[in-house]
Amino acid sequence: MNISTRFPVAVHTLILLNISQPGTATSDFIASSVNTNPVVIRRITSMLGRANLVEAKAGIAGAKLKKPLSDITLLDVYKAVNVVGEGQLFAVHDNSSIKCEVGRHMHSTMTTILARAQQAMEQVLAQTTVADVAGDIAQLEGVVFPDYFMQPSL
Amino acid sequence: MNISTRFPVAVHTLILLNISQPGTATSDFIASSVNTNPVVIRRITSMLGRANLVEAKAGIAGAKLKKPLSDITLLDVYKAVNVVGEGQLFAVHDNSSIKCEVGRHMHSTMTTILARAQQAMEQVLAQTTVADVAGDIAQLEGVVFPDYFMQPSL
DNA sequence: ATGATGTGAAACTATTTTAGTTACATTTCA
DNA sequence: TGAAATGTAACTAAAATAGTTTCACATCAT
Repeated sequence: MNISTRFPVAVHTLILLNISQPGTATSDFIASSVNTNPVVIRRITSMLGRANLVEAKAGIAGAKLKKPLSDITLLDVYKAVNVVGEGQLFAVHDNSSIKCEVGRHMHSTMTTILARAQQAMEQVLAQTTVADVAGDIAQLEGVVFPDYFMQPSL
Repeated sequence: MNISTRFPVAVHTLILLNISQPGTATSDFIASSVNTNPVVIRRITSMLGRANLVEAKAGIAGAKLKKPLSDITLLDVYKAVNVVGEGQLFAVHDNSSIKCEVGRHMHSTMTTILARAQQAMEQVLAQTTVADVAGDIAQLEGVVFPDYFMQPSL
């Protein structure tokens, strides 16, 4: 089990959109950086659009960010691409025998406890912005991204 | 996406093993409380056995706990039933283009950040024991489990 | 010792999710 | 008008999960 790569790919996409010259970050371009199919990227920008993080129009190259990266947390992205449902990180079996003194309380008890664990995880995501991620990468790369623009092709 | 029900079912199983009279908590019995197939339960007790939480022998009814429930954390169970690999809660795409200044750092950067989120979640699991879960259930049921034994059949 | 009972494990199925792919209608713009 | 994009549907392949059947083997009471 693991959480879909849609999430990190969405982060990757947002960063490229941010540092690319207008009209150059096509789904083809992003896909070639991520090393996947352009449709995979479009599916993701479509989800980011529904979450109001980007604005994309048919026929127009390169989606536009609707907020600065510093206003987008990893939790925002995680929720936008729908990798884990609300309180659904853990599946809990939900048809235990009502006749069993233990079984009849397992679902509610475990659900409550595991929701706390999920919250702790999501809280960490809420504390990091996509700008922080971009900053980490810029530092590794030895550049400062706001002054830096991608080449229109790799 | 969500984490397998093996985990809560394993907790359910441990509690039943603890409060059942010796030799009565067969995989059949537990399965009828969980409402699943006995083989599913045996697969789980087998994993719990490999993690040294229970001892089960072929032919002998009802696995035996190797530790009191108060010495078994939810994290122990979660690891025993192998629902999430070490640092593998989040999948991160791992073949970004090396030619891309962003792509070439995405994997390491995201992996580091997401590992922190996973740790936060697992830390919550480490803070709760199976005895705590049993206690919650006993309270809902209005009994005290150490003095309470399951009926050999539901 | 024998038969009933139970566990361990392999093998198979159905379902779900993800990622990748093809294809095509539609929009934008030079 | 035509090249270049996007949006979306539909299909495939792969992986994980849960359930099921089957059977060898261990245990134990009689």
